[in-house]
Amino acid sequence: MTEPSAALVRKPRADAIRNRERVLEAAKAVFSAGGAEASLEAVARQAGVGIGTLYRHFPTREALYEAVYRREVEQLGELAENLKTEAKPVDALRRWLASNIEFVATKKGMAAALALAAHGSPELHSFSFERLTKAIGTLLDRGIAAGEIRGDVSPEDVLRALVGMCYLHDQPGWQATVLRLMDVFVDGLRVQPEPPRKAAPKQRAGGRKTVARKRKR
Amino acid sequence: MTEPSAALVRKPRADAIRNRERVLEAAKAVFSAGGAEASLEAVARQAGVGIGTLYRHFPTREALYEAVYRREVEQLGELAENLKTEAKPVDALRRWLASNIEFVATKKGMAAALALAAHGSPELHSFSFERLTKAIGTLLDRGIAAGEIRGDVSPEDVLRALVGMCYLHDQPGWQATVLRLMDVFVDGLRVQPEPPRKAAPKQRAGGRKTVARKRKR
DNA sequence: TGCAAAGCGGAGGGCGCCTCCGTATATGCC
DNA sequence: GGCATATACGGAGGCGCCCTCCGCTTTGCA
Repeated sequence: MTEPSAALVRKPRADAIRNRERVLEAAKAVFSAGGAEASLEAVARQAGVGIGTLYRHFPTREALYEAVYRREVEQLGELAENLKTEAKPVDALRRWLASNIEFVATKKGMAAALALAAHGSPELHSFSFERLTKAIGTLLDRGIAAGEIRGDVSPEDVLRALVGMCYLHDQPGWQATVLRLMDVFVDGLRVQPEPPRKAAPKQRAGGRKTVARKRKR
Repeated sequence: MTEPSAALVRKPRADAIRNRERVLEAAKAVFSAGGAEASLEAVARQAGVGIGTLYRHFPTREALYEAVYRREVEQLGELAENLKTEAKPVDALRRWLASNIEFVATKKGMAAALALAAHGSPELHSFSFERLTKAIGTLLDRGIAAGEIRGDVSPEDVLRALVGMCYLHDQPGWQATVLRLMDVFVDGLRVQPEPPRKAAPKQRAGGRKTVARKRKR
């Protein structure tokens, strides 16, 4: 016997960890600036490491995308945790979606990379879905429990709608557009006031404007 | 001076037209099968022409995407024309969106290409937007005129939502998912029953449309 | 039928992807 | 502290794809 178990794998070397971090940082910068198709050699250069080092840590281009992507997802999950205790259910959902859009906005160039990643490794797919759908699910369930949101739409559906809408953007004003679209979508999510009597028009000033959105040209 | 005007440009040669057609056909096949990143040399090979010929007709990869894309858009426009005279406004809209989803479904591999194209040439962008938003606008306006659809959402918005939702797909059941999402979205588009009384004198089937939406830029 | 012009095809330079291996360095043992 | 060795580094080099350029072929018009 040489090794007791696979769990004891001779901790990674210090410089390896450092370099891995550098590459991730560089990748984020380069991809954000030059799009997801930027040269990997440029990433290595920016990170100050050899191309070989980059490939050892991230055997494929997708692997590099993944690593960056995972970080983003983690942050989004935490965001939902914070919102969970806030305000009204529908508002919380709205706000999370909005923050999400804003978040994506800061990494324009990464959009293509994210999409690619989503299409790629199924493991990554499930990872992000688990994390994000859990976040949305939390917000949704509160609304459903309160009778404000219909129960026949899954968190996955909402996530898909959100990501999809965010993906198509290239013009300056895209953020506002997506916000508007998500508003419409959330309206669709609310329980349809089918009952003969209209119910509870409780509006909050701090929330969002109920209607009267400006006519879109 | 040799030529009277640019309008008289010595018609294209027959074999040129034929080859162009072949390349387009091959591109559609190759991209659909192997994704948008397939080798252009593979396309040329499949088309039975030299790589030089391909590049003369389509100087860049994006130009080739564009050409394929345009065809699709044309077909979608015609589809809307047919639906224009059918059934109820909301149903017509729903049906167009559904057909659209189905249409996209037949070219899975092309999705990335379409997105790329949309991000690329602004000329293509305006072309497809003009065509598709006009289609949606037609359907929307009928619903608005009938008082069944809210008037504060532009055709561009709906298009964006649709394309975005379609983009994110890789699993078998994605079509059904998108259909469900669009249903929710359309619910959001319907006039919210907020008005104190349900007046809605909906007569006028197919009559005049209200003031047409102003042509966007 | 003859002749330009229009179009064709593929060789070739350049670049990015990825592998492979000799060199450098951190960690563990004494 | 000093040494041994597994671990990690870096970049040269082979490969394939992108795109251009130019000599050859085909077409259409007189």
